[in-house]
Amino acid sequence: MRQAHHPEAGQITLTGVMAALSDPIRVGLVRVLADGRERGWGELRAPVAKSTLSHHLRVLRDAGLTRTRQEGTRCFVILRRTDLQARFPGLLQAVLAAAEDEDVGHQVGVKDAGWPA
Amino acid sequence: MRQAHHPEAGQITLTGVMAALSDPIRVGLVRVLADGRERGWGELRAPVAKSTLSHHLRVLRDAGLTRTRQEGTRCFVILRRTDLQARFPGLLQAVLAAAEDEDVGHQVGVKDAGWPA
DNA sequence: TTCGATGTTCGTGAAACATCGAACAAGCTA
DNA sequence: TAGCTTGTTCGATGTTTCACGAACATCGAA
Repeated sequence: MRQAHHPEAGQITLTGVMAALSDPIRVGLVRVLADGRERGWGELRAPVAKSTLSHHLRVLRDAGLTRTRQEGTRCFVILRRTDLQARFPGLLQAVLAAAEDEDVGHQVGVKDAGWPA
Repeated sequence: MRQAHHPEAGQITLTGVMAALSDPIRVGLVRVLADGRERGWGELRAPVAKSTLSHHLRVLRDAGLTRTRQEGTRCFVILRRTDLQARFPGLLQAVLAAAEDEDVGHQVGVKDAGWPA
């Protein structure tokens, strides 16, 4: 649970991003994060074991799509919109639109009502 | 060498396209075809064995990125720009721009001077 | 029909990937 | 300190991918 590695914006590669987005679960995760809000790990819902979810989040992080922050024993994930837009203008938008259209990764979501009332 | 299968425009999937574009050689092939011209198989140059090149072209075709046409014993490939634009507006453009910027698949090209003089 | 050119398919390995459960590490809390 | 929570890492397993050379199929030309 040590601080994970994040590539710099300039080191994000096209093929890396494409590979990361070639899995429906990861696309679903990106969709969940698309609103720009930071999400807690435990808030994320996906139909896989937690070790597998951890793996997918790692792939997204390594590809430079997300950033992970530690806080005590739990961690939070956020989409690197700005970095992605700078490196690959329009790409994220196009992917998100297509993902919405196809409803890719619909099985992924967030635990409803993170904040009470 | 029978007629290969091509998915219809509506059957092209986002993850399929992403997976197809997660390999530098295939991105290079798409770049070569990006001008919209139809290319002969033998015109294409890539640093792999011909069976491997055949494999990559098959992946692109199966993903719906290209269309292959037979003519006698040789075949021609063309990028399905219109279908892609209809299904995933802006995606191809964004990918091509990013690929140019990074020079992904620079090892792929065409045999120079297909037409004499 | 025989030959040559052009791609595809097959058989095979090596590497990468997705997935799981179990074990582990690190930080709160009692 | 002991225990709980939260993720990560490990090891195993099965699938997929990439790569090659060899064999094959198909067509045009001699």
